[in-house]
Amino acid sequence: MARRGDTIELAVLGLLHEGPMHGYELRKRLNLMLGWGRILSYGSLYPALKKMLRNNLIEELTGSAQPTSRRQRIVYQVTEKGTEEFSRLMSEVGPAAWEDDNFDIRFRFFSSTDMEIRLRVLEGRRSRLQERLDRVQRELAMTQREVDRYAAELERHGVESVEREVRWLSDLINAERGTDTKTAAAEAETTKEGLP
Amino acid sequence: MARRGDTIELAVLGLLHEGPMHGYELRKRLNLMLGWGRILSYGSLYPALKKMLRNNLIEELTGSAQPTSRRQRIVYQVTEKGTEEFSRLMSEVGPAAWEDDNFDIRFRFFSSTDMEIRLRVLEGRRSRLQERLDRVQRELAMTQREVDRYAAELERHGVESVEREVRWLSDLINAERGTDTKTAAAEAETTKEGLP
DNA sequence: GTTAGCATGTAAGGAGTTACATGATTTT
DNA sequence: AAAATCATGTAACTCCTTACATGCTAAC
Repeated sequence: MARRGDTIELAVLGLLHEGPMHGYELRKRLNLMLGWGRILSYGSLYPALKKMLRNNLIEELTGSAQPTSRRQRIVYQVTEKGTEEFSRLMSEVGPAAWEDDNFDIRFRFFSSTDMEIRLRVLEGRRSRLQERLDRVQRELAMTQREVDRYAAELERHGVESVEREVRWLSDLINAERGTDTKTAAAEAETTKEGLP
Repeated sequence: MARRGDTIELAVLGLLHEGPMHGYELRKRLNLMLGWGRILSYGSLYPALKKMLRNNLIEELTGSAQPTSRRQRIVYQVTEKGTEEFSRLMSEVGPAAWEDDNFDIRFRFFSSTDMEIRLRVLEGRRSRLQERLDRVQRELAMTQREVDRYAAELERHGVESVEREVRWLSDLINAERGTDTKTAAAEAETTKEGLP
């Protein structure tokens, strides 16, 4: 049941697995990663942290982790339950995992999962994008073509972007399959595009 | 005061300027354009249409526009007030106009505005993306570099995508400036990328 | 005749933004 | 001493999605 809101939770758990952090720092990092557009406000982050505290997924880091006195800040760390929840969420491969934001977060923490999961996520995302492409192209074929140059250019650019994303995913999938050797990646490179 | 919710309104007004349409048809077209990800649900569209009806931006198309009987459907068309509102919204160039969805909609209906506005929107969007790029690169330089390969790959891909978008915008800006001649566009083309 | 798609809506609820509120610390 | 930015939070509100509810029409 990976709902939309679990995305922040997943990201926070993932980041805290890289070391204890306080809210402000988390927000900065979050904005850097899911940052190509969306900016997460304090009004979402802090309530989310409180909720995670209540659910015992994270806890305040007590004791003097910081040398000497520091400014007022609450440093969080994951609990054992948080670690379990993180693993559970990461291996929960479903439609929600192919969505833009959710996919990015999962990818960012791919090192925490095994190859089987990684492939399922990458392939799932790829077919979802491919479906979109097909659907749009099919519907555009049905409707009488638009003549507006800007509409046409926007559409061309959109299709191109998605196609690039699909190629990127294909390369990654090949890389995953080709494990240690570089061969698969190089092979994928040549099939990418013919020279103009 | 272009808020987020005005995006649907802008899109609906724009589409209805291309001809009268009913809600179901509007949704299909909307999903095709702002469609690379987001899908607009009926639960957002129909209430939005009702609201626009109340504000006299659109009206039900009465009379027999359709030859002979058809199935139950409500065909909308823009009112005079709606046309004014559309012009007003389109020329309202502010931060909201550089946002992903809002930008796409504006671009889609660029033919309805003059070059001055188009350039302001394109340049605004470009500097916004450039700022993002700079900010991210600056902050990444400050923080000690991450070593995780997936995190690094995601970041590389993100930077590349935004850079492509910036180049696309630059080409469009040049094309706008080069008005009737193809020279500017062709010139921009060569600066795009060197051959591998 | 029954499935698939057309067509319109409503109610409840979630997720996140905006705006507000506060204060410490570092830099200029 | 002022400005920037670090740091944490709350309340109201908006937008939108999900799920539900209904019924027609075309195709198989």
